[in-house]
Amino acid sequence: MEDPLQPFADKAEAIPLDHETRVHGDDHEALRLWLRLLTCTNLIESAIRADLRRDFDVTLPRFDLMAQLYRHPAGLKMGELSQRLMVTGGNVTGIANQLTREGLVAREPDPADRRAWRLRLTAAGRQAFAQMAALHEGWVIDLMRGLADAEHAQLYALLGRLKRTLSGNAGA
Amino acid sequence: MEDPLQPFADKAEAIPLDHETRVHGDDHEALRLWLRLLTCTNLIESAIRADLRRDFDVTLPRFDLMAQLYRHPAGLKMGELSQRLMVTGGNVTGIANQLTREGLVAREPDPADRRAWRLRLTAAGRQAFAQMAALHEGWVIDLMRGLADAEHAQLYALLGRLKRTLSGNAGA
DNA sequence: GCTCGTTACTTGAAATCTAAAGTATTTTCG
DNA sequence: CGAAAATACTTTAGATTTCAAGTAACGAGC
Repeated sequence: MEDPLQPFADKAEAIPLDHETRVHGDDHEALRLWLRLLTCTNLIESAIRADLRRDFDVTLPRFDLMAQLYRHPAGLKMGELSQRLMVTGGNVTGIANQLTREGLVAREPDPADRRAWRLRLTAAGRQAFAQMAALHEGWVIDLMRGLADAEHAQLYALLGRLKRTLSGNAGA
Repeated sequence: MEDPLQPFADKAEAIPLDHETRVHGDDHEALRLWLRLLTCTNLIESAIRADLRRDFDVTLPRFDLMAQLYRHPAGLKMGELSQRLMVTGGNVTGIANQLTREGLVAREPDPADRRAWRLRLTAAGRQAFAQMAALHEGWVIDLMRGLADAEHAQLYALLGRLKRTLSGNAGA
């Protein structure tokens, strides 16, 4: 009763409680957009995280690292993984160590640079990931199925523009 | 030289290394959309995180919690914060404890429910957040400035549809 | 070759974060 | 009322994460 935003919680649809509930009338649209983007990402991420745990007892960061290696059979260096996973180098060290210990990832010294490592999936890792990837793709398709094809394409394109803006750091 | 995706890295624009670099030709569009969404969120999040650290020596989760309380002067319960911040209850306990210890947040017992707490910003917390919020909004506006107004509105609307899809769990 | 700045990675400390179990209180219902 | 189920929060263990500092190796320039 105290929240005037939700007068008919029992009727029809309830207002979801998420990051956007902190926006205020005076806030700029850019802030609203950011919080909505964050909310969508959080919703998808936690759904996938739960799916991975339930069906494969694997965590999302482990899955993500394996996904990158799966797409790069020649192997990736720690630094490349760090960039592609968009996390710190020290973070990659930790997860890579665990996957190596579990026999899913192999570390080989880089022949051209003795500072670097070349990581790749082991046969076991490749097989394990292939199984997970199949279900994973289905989950993502299912999560997105509320969008029509046209909307889907439009959203993809707009995010592409946003990403280019962000990466370039400068818009103009 | 090994990555055929980046033949002209020195010329024009380089291909960014991010989550999308794991997509494969056969992958479904839904997966591409998800990875692009995640990339955009990561880019913005790490930029804001760096800004907050540089200018206020504050972390993003602390800022987010304070933002929610700032918009709800009557106070929020732990559980409400958990939903709105989209994190675990235990997580909220930790961050709230720190902010309380730092004198930015006050915990009062909920008069109607002895299990619950009512959190609100202290005067110091309110003042500290107001300062941060002003700069923060500018950062977000700046990050989004590469999108034209029409694109901005379109993206906001599409994400709204996606969010509704995701929240409802069922699309149809 | 030598030195210096850079790069690739690891380590350490501290903060988040999740998932699951535990505690206290409230609510439901017979 | 009183037992059972649900709720609100905390605690615990473990994994992730960032940031900063540290180590080793590369590379450019003298």
